[in-house]
Amino acid sequence: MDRRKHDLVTIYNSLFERFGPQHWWPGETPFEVIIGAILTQNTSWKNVEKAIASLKSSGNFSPKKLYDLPIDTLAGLIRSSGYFNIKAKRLKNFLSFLFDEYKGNLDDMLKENVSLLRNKLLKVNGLGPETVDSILLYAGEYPVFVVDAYTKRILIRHGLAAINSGYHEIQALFMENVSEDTQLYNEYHALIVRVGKDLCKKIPLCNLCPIEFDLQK
DNA sequence: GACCAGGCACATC
DNA sequence: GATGTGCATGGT
Repeated sequence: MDRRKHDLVTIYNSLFERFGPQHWWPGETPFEVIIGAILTQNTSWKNVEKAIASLKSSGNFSPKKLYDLPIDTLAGLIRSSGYFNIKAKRLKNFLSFLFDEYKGNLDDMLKENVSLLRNKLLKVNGLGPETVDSILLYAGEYPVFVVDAYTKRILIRHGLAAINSGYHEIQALFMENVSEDTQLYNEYHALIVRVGKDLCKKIPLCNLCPIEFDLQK
């Protein structure tokens, strides 16, 4: 077997044995997944949970109501998620896209051809590759691998990626070596985020990383 | 009080 | 094309 393939499988198995199923995405509906994906940009999930709770308790937690809400009001409701002004704009940008292209119907949007939808979403200002792929995987249930800062660090840490690798390079590494399976990609990314929280944050590529993957066998 | 969190766009060189 | 910076709250 190819070494990279072997290592990627071993890392997954080590993580799953250690942490078990993560039950992602932590949201109930595709709409909630998408709102969360935008709000969690460079932000801890705890802060996002508060923002989502405040949106819900305001009675505006639907595409139409958020679309109609004044942007300042929206910003106030998501205050706890940080970057609230810019994130309010990003939510509005997404909602405008949803109404312009699909009349506000999320099911219709998610039924779109995946690679076409991916390209369209990437054109929405404020939606980058990680946010878009999170939407495709966790709201659309398409087998698209989500790459984040932890993913890159772990791969570099284990000699599977170069320090200057870009998003799509790393994504391709997974998608070419790990079988294209929505549930597998779901769990793998969730486990990486789970272990990422334990990695040494002060020293890049710290050799004292508490998680040791046995890549020898 | 520093440092970080499940990014992204934009300015500048 | 690479590198730097603003965005901002809440937890450690």
